[in-house]
Amino acid sequence: MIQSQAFAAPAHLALDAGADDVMARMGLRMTFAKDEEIYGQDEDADLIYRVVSGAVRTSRLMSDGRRQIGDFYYPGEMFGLEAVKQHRFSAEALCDCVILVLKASALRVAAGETAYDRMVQVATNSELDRTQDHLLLLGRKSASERVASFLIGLADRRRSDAVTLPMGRQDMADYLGLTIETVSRMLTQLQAALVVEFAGARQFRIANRAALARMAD
Amino acid sequence: MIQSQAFAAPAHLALDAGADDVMARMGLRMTFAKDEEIYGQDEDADLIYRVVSGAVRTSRLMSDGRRQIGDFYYPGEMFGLEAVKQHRFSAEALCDCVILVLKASALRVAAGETAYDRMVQVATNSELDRTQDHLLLLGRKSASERVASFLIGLADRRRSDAVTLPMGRQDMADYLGLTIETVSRMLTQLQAALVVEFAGARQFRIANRAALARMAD
DNA sequence: CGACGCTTTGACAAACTTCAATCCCCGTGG
DNA sequence: CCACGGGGATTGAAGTTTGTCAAAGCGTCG
Repeated sequence: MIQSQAFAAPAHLALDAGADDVMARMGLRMTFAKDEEIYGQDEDADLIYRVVSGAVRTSRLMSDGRRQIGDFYYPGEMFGLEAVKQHRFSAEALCDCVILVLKASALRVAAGETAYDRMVQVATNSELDRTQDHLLLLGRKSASERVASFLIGLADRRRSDAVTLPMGRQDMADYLGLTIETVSRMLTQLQAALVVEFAGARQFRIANRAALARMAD
Repeated sequence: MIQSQAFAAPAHLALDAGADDVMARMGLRMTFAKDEEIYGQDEDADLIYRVVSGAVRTSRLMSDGRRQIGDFYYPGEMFGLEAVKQHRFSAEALCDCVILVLKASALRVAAGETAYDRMVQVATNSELDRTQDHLLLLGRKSASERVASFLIGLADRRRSDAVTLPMGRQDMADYLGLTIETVSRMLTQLQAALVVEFAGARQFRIANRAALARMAD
């Protein structure tokens, strides 16, 4: 299912109005199929991206196939511009999606060097903040805390208590540093505790936000 | 023991020559005792720091006392300037140490706005890179891989195969997302495999770098 | 309606943690 | 210089959490 409902991007990930406009006017609109690569690990980074519809994951693979997902990106959010020269993670489409792509140098010229630099700095900082939260989650939280954190974080980011998951269990697991089986068990447990309700595997609603927040720590 | 041998900081963490000079001339030299706080979580971030001697850790606490260490910093390296407005991690002295402290605004004026912005951008990016490596370590590596990664990473950063650890086992454990017992067991295992040699708990030498690199993945 | 892929569940195994005891530095004081 | 004391480190045994493997369930899409 394509993630297509419109909503505002969280402030920390949105372009400022001017650059946003530039991007919409000058950017190239590209469509990617589910699981298609948008850019690769160790690829040169001279493009910036913005999700129009659908959703994106960034991930890194180990030689034996283990995978860590860095983050997910939703409509209105930018990604790929935190790299200095080369990407450290690859980016792939979570589902069929439309992405606005623009040369960094073009945006730099169009938006002005100062505005561009400020924008990149803000984006990099918000990326770092989010990565540091993720670090605490992976280093010190239990499986149930990780899943609770994920659900509440997603709901906050999407500004809604009822969310459609754009990713499957494997993507959640690779984001949370768990296996799909453990993720599934924790979700079952959260439902049994009447903290969240699921309608199918992809649609959930937070039934008890205080309890969920408590479980996420 | 104070970590005082002189060496060059890795390029990615060093100030460029001009700013470095400014910092040495204008910065305030402060000494911190072991475990003393340099700045606190959620404190305003308007100062930048540079390690002169000793070593520093950044860490975040959960309400129940679980701790995640973000990174360690060594002589010549800067820290604390990646925050936009507030620190997300606190910083503490790993051992008695000397830190150069300077107001960000002062460096901004002295070094020039452009040079300052570039410097902050470079520092933030290197911080993000390191944090992303850390993410993979915490999310997808086994205990032995984590310890191997830590040792080889430390040796690379210090540019030597023989290193004195400035931190105790608890700090290593909180960086690696493990317990001190597990860290200790993995170290014992690495010694038994003749991959590293320890002289006391704080002094080690890499005996088989290829094997260690393989174990770190 | 049927088949395929994803998710859930169960039983078992492995990895890591916990708790407790012992050891070993290392610094101090006799 | 050596004995002693203490804090951190190591080791062991048992427990818990999470992973693995296998089977069954469910939904979605032809």
